[in-house]
Amino acid sequence: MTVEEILSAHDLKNTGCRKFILGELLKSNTALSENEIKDPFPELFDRVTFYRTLKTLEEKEIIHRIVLNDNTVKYALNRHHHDFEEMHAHFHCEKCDDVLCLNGKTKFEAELPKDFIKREVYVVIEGLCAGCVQST
Amino acid sequence: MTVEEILSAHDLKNTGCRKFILGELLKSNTALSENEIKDPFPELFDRVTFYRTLKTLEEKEIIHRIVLNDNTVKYALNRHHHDFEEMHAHFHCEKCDDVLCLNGKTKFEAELPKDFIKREVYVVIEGLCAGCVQST
DNA sequence: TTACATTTGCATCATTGTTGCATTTGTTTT
DNA sequence: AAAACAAATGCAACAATGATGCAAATGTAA
Repeated sequence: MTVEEILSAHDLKNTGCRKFILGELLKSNTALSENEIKDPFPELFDRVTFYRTLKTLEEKEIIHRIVLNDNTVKYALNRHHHDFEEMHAHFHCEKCDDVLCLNGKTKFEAELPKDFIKREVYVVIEGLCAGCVQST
Repeated sequence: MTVEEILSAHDLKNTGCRKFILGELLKSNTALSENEIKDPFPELFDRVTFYRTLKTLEEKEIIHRIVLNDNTVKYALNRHHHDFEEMHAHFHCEKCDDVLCLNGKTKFEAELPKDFIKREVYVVIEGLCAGCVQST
């Protein structure tokens, strides 16, 4: 699916900033922060445009935001029907800072207090990725 | 254990801001944000002092910070030997915004990619607490 | 090609994280 | 009890990020 197809499938205009952000996320196999997406071409779009575009893409559920334990935010494409799962699990390498989505391979059970209702579960696993384990 | 005992047990001076923050957290059965702690006495301590005190208490592992999916941060006392567990699970009520620690009643398994190493697991469950379920 | 809603860039403000430095305070030693 | 010293505090200041209003530019459909 091309960037243009994704956008029109969600009734979004085919604009420069949207195409750029989706292009970068599509190329990447890790989640990216706003700055990581921007870095190659810092002056390409205004900061606010960038911010609003990410928000729009998130609202349309084309991408999802991942909040890490150090308070930073990364974004990734919704590649695997993320919308219908209650579990959002990600791995965060504490050395190279890469973040990747863990799809379908996680199990989680929690005994909540009486009468509590669970709606979504967000999991971030911190550790070392394969590359960083070897380079130690 | 009193606030003063906690502080001296960790080689920390018995200062006003520390006693105030620990006192508030001790009284509360939910995790509190910086503003929630401050609110009752907004002018009591400087913003920076507050910030640095929370950081110190966190470094000494007297309290722990909880990062929620909406990017806000809350703090809670380490009541149950938090230091030796790899799992940090919290419940966040999306209606009243209360956050509480889920201790020992959670199970989590993740199949990580080959050669990845897990160190810590952070879980935030979003949903409705008992009080908010009833008031619906 | 025009028309219109949408998107963008710019100005601007709020909040939060962070550091440096002079002053004040808590604790230890004499 | 006072002096001495390291540590904590308040203040000024700056960076990064989240957010909104508005006029100008742009995408798309008529």
